[in-house]
Amino acid sequence: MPYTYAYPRPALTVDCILFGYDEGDLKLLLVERGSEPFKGRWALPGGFVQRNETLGDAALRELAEETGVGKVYLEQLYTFGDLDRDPRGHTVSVAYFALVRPDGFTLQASTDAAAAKWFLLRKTPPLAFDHKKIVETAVERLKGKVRYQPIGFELLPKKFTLSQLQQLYEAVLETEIDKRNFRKKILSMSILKPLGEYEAGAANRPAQLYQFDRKKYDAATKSGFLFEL
Amino acid sequence: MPYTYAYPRPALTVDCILFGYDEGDLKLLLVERGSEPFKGRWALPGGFVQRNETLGDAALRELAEETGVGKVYLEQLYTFGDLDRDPRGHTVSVAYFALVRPDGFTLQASTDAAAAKWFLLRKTPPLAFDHKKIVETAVERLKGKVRYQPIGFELLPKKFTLSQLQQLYEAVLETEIDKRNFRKKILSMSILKPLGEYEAGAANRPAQLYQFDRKKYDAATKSGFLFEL
DNA sequence: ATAACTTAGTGTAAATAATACACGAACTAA
DNA sequence: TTAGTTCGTGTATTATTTACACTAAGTTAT
Repeated sequence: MPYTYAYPRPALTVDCILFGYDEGDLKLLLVERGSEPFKGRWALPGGFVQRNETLGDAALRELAEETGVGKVYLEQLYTFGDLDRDPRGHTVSVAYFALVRPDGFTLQASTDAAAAKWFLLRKTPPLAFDHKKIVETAVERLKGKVRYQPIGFELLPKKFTLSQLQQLYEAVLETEIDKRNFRKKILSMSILKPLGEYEAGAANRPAQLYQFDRKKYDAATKSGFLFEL
Repeated sequence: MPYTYAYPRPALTVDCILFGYDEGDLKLLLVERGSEPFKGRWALPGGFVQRNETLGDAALRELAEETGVGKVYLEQLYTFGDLDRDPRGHTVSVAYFALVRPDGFTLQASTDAAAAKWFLLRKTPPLAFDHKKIVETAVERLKGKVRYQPIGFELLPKKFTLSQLQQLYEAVLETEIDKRNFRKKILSMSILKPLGEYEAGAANRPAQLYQFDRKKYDAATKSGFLFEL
């Protein structure tokens, strides 16, 4: 176990929880550790914050280095500082999270990571450090967030059906939602524009396509109005 | 300006936002800085995290050292990592906050702090570092928190009137609340026990006294039930 | 004594939001 | 033509939120 030399203050790292939504499934981006400690184990992408580097920048850099994923809007989750969370010694980690479309990125592992891979959230392997706890915290936060803030802008194709949007909410909240009530509510927010077009090639009645109306969304949120779901 | 010697990683500090509620007023605990930078300015109590010290422990230690305030339940707020927030160099700060009764503590400044004092929240002097931003973040968080979680257990005398409780909520939320609706709602939570006693010495109709029923509160929150106000 | 003042305490009606629930329409595949 | 699948729609019930005004019980001043 290297890195045990005396060091006057805690080390500072960032970790990224990247949730991926892909056709009904919630996924989690993990990397296989290429070095000790926990070599060979899966872990959240992350690493040490460099001097004169913003926390958000560090998170994006580590994410890009270890997984190839770039240009993501990360939100700060929580800072973990248990004394025994890293066997190398006292290490404080600031966690960031985001919800994205996996198919928008090509995974490429490097720098310390032997591999990068999406896992089904409910089928994640054992994780290194205290990353299990971090992921659980992130899941709770994601659910809470979704309840009062519409999501989906970046997670669905530009044109989508209401069923697709509902499926997304059901996946994140891990619950079933009544179809009619969901439509009533989401349409009453008037952030969706019905296109009059219909999906093609379905083996059943084709659904109407919708688009997000970013302007209306921004206007509503800026004026202090809060959505709820 | 000492402390400019090369240091491979960001320094790590904690800062405490202590809100005090005192008969209708929301206050903020500040310390006068005894050394550079910002010597003579008011700032949040806080300081460097020591090696093998939990973040929460560090926050409590700094709070006790600089203000004499001890045994407070601190909740993590956010971690601030802007590059220019400390003129000594890159310093990341984990902020903690709490809401307490000022009269429960005797202030005593020491260790780096020339003085410790409660200020009316809306009359705080200019602050050192990025502490203004930190306080604003804490105020928003406090308001959000109060909306779905009853407060007051530690902030009022053991026996209190409903008007006192309402005044507390109005102070925190910075808004007026309808008396009848407030009473209806707070009583429907059934976490208050009416005592049948009445306040003494008032120059008007005496109000009935109530007590918090901690057991019912814990039972309700543990069962996943959420209060709203 | 009584009038003036202050805060306590109470109920209802209206509006809004949340929930539960079932069937015909449109399309494809066999 | 039938079977199978998903789409799309409305209403009644219940719960929650909001708005709103007067009498009761004490003290103080005249």
